Amino acid sequence: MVRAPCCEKMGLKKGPWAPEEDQILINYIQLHGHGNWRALPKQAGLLRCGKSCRLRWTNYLRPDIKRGNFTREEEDTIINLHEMLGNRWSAIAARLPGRTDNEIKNVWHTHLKKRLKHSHGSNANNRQPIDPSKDIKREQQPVTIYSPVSPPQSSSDVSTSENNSNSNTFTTKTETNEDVSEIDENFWSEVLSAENSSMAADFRVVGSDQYFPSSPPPPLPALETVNGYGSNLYDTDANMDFWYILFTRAADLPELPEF
DNA sequence: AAGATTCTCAACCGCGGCACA
DNA sequence: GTGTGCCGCGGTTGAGAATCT
Repeated sequence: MVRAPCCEKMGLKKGPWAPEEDQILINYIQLHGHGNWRALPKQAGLLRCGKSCRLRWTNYLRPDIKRGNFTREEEDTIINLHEMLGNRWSAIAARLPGRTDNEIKNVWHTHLKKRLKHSHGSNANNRQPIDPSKDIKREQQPVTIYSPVSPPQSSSDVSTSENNSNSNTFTTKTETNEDVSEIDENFWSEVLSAENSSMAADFRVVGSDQYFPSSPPPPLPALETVNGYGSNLYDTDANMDFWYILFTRAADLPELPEF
């Protein structure tokens, strides 16, 4: 595979960065910032194109980058956000402090796609449970939707909702997984009342009249979502099962709503 | 032990959007 | 309205590492 030359014709270097180059770039940006990427390499004395410098900085050298493996919570967040946003890696990265779009893109292609495949099987409509005991559990447990104002912090908070008197739980509608299409009439009005929450929604219920025919179309409800038996907010199985329900039922729709 | 295969991830490319003249 | 330059995004590549046979 031969690529068209990008910077070579200018006598500029490409490929892996040397530690000395990194240091030059770091020093320059710490002193002068990076107002103009195109001009930066010349001013800093680097034989690189501006694009390469920007990429190196944003994906690797930036001081606020979190190195190391992704936590389970981060992976779950990516999976959920990907369900909603698709391949909008920068939008996903914006919700994961310290992680870059490139990194997220990589982890999606190398780990998470496989994980989803294992979790859901190759065809969501023909899903085979990995662990039958879990599936029994899924059948028996309700789905609970919580306010983002105070998401549940422990398994005890993620109780089934009928008895949940937590004031931050603005819907107490209990749904079995076989019946998520029925949502309490008050639900969306409660959603709307929570819309001014100072917490931006990391997860939104992708809900509309299309998904929930008996409910009014919600204008971008801001919600954290869990299901009734998650051990914590980001419990993979809990979230995955929840989203599975929503999106499987939405599978026949022409497209997901825009956010 | 060695070659083949697969995986990982930093880096590249091309395109679209935006600002400005 | 058009042209130009720059930036950021998403898709893709390929070298090196890890794993398999």
